[in-house]
Amino acid sequence: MKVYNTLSAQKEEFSPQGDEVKMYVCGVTPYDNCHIGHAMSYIVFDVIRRYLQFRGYKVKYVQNITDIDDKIIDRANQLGITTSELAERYTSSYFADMDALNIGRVDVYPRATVEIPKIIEVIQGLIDKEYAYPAQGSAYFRVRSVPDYGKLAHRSLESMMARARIEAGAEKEHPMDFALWKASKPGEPSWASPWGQGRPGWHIECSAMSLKYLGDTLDIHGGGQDLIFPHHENEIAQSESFTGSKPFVKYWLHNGLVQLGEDKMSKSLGNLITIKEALGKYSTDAIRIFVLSSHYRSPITYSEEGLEAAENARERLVRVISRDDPTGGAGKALDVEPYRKQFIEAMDDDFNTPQALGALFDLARAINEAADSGLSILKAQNVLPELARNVLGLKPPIQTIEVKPVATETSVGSPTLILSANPTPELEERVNRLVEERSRCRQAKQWQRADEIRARLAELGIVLEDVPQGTKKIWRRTPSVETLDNLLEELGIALEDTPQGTVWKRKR
RNA sequence: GGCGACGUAGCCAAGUGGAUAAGGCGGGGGUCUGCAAAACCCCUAUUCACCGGUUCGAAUCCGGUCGUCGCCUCCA
Repeated sequence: MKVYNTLSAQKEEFSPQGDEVKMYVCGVTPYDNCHIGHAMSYIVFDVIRRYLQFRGYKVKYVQNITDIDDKIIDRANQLGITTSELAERYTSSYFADMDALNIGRVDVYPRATVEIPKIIEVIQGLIDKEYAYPAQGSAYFRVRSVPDYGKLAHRSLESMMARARIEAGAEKEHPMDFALWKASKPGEPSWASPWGQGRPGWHIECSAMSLKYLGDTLDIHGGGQDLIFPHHENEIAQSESFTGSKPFVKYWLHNGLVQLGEDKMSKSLGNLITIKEALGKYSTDAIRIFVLSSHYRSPITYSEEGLEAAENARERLVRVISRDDPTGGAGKALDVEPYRKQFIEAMDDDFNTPQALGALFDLARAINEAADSGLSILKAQNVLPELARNVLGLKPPIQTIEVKPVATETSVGSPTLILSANPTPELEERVNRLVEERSRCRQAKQWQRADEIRARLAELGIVLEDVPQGTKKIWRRTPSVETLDNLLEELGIALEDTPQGTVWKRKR
């Protein structure tokens, strides 16, 4: 298994320190809703974690929540609430988004505000070793104390200086020195420290938390490419200086950034699509397929067309999984090993998910082909979702088949496939009524009326397909009870109260 | 200005030295169907931004040109 390491700028054989892979991915600063860029990063690392587990590794996965920083303070002031209220609100929002995207919870979510003692310990350690210095209530990291500063970003201190903004603070020894501890202004949330009241700087929390929960050396540290400099560069400087042991991280993994149109999607540019907005339009699986269709290190451009294509691709996989086995599972079976092997080879090569998806689609075609020619597909159908669910984290819906004990003239006992909808009993009753009416028309060869019912239901998001078992209902969207009632009314079918209860009646 | 990435079919996207350039979406034709849908089959890049070079052989390596993007400042 090979992974691309940002530090060495090449693919390396993956060999973690022990049985348990220690993995840390930079989490959120909860001051606003998460956007698709966050979704990409966390989907990517979710898949990496899943694949490591699939390959038999134990994984300890830690992700920080930086619940105190300048942006949180500003935003809380704007909204007139406390920083902890704000952080709490958007941390919940973040968890809701992760759950909705089927991103598994990590093992530990340390929060900056509850890790202050560890943060202070690390800063004090750095000051003791003269890698850092206090100044006017703040504390700064002395970048010139680290000879290899810039090794992750592949840049020298001099080249950074060329265009670096020279910050005002004259209290810094060197313009590139960065804050470990920031003295607080009056009214700001603060914690006591040896250097005075203040709060942690941006980078130190990640060092403190990763050291505390995962030890001196991590196997994998991940994040977006925009974090390489300065965030991860500074983490290396702090952590290696503090522990005295190198490397801080064996494999640095960075995902490409989501673009929207011409530019990177980012909060400062204001051109972002939130996860909640995307989920309002597209299914979780479509979003995941969209992200995984490109290699994780490449940038992707968010587009409606792309998401729609992913939605259609997803439907293809769902349909394959929900197909019936023509042999009832007893016949000669399709050999799935070549596809499984293809999938694993792709994932072993720096998590090549586009190629792995290709293997899955090849398998999908093979399954359809096999089923069409009477081979058993049951085993193959188990392998496909095993890979799609366990590794790629897709959640294909399950087909339900209503079985009626007595065959009736109508087709109520027909298969249903729920793609994205919430069919309530009220809705199902009405749809079944329409399907029955259509079946009656078909038997009477009233094709025009039968086709109209199918067309009208399709407009409402329910697709009807005539299959050997009857009429298959595919729920793409959830219509309202009212629209269905209107349709029934139009077709001359209505609810009527009778002494026996409320029943459906065809009106003449 | 410095560092880095990328430019493959209508769109998205793998492939990074060798035998027919994955896969998805879209489009066209066919089989099936009352008609559809789904599924399957066939077609949809003689060619990988452009120009030169290395090589028996290059989309893949080297040099140059053009174009796009990211980082260097808060950011996943």
